[in-house]
Amino acid sequence: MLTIGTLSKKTGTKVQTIRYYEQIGLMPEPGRTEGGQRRYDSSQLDRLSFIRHSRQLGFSLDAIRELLDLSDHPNRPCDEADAIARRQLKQVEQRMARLKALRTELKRMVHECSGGRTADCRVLEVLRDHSECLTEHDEIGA
Amino acid sequence: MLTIGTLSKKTGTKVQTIRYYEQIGLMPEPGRTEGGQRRYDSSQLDRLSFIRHSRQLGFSLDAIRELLDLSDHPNRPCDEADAIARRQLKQVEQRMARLKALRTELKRMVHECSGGRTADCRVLEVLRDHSECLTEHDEIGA
DNA sequence: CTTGAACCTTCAGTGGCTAGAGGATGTAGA
DNA sequence: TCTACATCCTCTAGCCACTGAAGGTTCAAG
Repeated sequence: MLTIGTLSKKTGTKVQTIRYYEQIGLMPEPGRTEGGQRRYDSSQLDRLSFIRHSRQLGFSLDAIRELLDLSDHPNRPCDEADAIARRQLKQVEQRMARLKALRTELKRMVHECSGGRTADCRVLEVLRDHSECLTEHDEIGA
Repeated sequence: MLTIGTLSKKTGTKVQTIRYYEQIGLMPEPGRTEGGQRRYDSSQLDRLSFIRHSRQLGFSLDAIRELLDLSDHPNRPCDEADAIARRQLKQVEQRMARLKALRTELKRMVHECSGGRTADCRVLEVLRDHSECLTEHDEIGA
């Protein structure tokens, strides 16, 4: 029987986050001691590890909910899990493309700044006038 | 004199977002009509364009506040603006590196899934067991 | 039996918006 | 001048995925 603190250490998840996952129904309600403290077993540890690992790979909690559900039904076809992962991959690739454009622009800004007064600062100049940008970039909401 | 809607269209910023920027002190309080509607001039349009462009380049509102402040003082040395941009560039590079690791892992997962039952799904298997990952990845909080 | 680390609940806050309710204003056409 | 209606106003609440703190209780070691 594991305390929430032990689970926290084993998975690198903050205690509050574990309670939060329980609150939103991602983790099941665990057993309790007489005094009301949570006690977990190893299946719950596995589940939390799955969640954490998925989060590290950038899956949303909603996607993780679906993945967990699929994981709980071993006889269903796995197309869906596959689709979720593909979707995630696509998102990652889109974000990378955007970041690449940003990097180009930022590099150029920094490179061109010669260190005088703010009045002549290329960084600020570029920010003032989008038309100075060579690439399209649209980071907002990424 | 521009209405908030015109400003919205010209900068691609939602009306509510403009009001939000005013509320947090990023945009100045504009003049008002007798009836209480906001009216902007071209300097405010410039300021909003600056903000939007900076957001597109991924700067936080706090960073933008600093940049705007620097922009308002043309005689100060521009080291600070430079430093802010460099910091942002560094962040972008770090995020790219993380995303690259994620992409590798996701690609491998998707590639190895042969489309059977969820019980044998490589996607789910990898999520279950971090030790199957070849690269370090730590997307959370990125 | 005492100490104190770890646990409990509840509430509020983060960033950067976004949505909706319910009502007021401004402007173009009849 | 009247009317229609697009646009404006304020205010409140919600999104995601947590994180922190207040104030109190429980558990295990010594």
